[in-house]
Amino acid sequence: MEHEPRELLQIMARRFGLLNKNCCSIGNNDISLIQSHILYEIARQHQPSMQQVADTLGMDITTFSRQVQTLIKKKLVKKTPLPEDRRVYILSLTVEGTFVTGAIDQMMNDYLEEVFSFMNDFEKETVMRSLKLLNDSMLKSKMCCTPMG
Amino acid sequence: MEHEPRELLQIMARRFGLLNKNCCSIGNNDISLIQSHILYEIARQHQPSMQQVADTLGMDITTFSRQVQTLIKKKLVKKTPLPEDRRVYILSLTVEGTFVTGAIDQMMNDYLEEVFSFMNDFEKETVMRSLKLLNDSMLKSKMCCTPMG
DNA sequence: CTCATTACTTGTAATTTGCAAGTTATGTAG
DNA sequence: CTACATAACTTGCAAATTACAAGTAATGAG
Repeated sequence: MEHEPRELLQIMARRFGLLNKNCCSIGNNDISLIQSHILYEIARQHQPSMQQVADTLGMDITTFSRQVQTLIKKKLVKKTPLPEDRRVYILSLTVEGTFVTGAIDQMMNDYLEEVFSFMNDFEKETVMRSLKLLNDSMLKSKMCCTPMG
Repeated sequence: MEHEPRELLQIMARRFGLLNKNCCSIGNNDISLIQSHILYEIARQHQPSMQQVADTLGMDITTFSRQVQTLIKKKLVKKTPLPEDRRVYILSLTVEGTFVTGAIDQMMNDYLEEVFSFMNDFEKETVMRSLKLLNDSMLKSKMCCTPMG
């Protein structure tokens, strides 16, 4: 059975996406997949602006703006004006947002731990290194994988 | 720099998703990301039914039904009643659909080839094997990555 | 024949989306 | 200091997407 890179990546990305989709209902909060991505990036980046997160996710800024409004209504995200440049808003998680984001992360990692349980330590290590290598290579590529393509 | 499995996968899946998103405009046809996934799966599966493809993609069948209608209007997909069970429709690509799907595939593979060009043969081989292993493990997992979670 | 089930479609209403056009703030040129 | 371009973000709006509920048509089971 011949496997092209695209096929392997397509199926993996899809499976991971489905996993991600299923991880979004935490307690009372019903979080959409995109919202979970936004939370994840706010947690990961250091005091990001709206534009930064939108770019990272390859989202239209207007769509992003409205999604952030929703997350603020849910009391998961906070928007702070940047003193040095008052056009800019800095995004951060509220206490509840941190909790929800952490819970999603926990669930994802539990699931992934199960996936990795089918491998031995050597395989695990190899897979992790491969993913890192792939990510680095994607970053190096000019035409690939950036929001503007 | 410590990397969790989730972080690596999340970023990779996102980058691949963005790549996929950018690959969808072929000639006059403006194909959405979801439509490109549908085309891909119809090409990949052997005479799939609607339900089969919808399940593979983890999509609601009613949403899927309408997306297929759109693709039929665009003359990219054909729906054929199955003689043995007339509730079922078999999906296939039209000539134009095959062309468009092939063009998208070509573009994706060109991009990925560039990504892999940053690796030597051994690394390439390792990465491919790792992806295969990861896919297999995801398939083995019960709780992970299936449409129903 | 009846009734449950499966595969798929349509009604409908809510959500999401992105372009265009706006506001406000910053930087730059004269 | 006064334009004027640009950047960051928001809103208007119309179109696309979504999913639940309810429908049709075909199959299968009792």
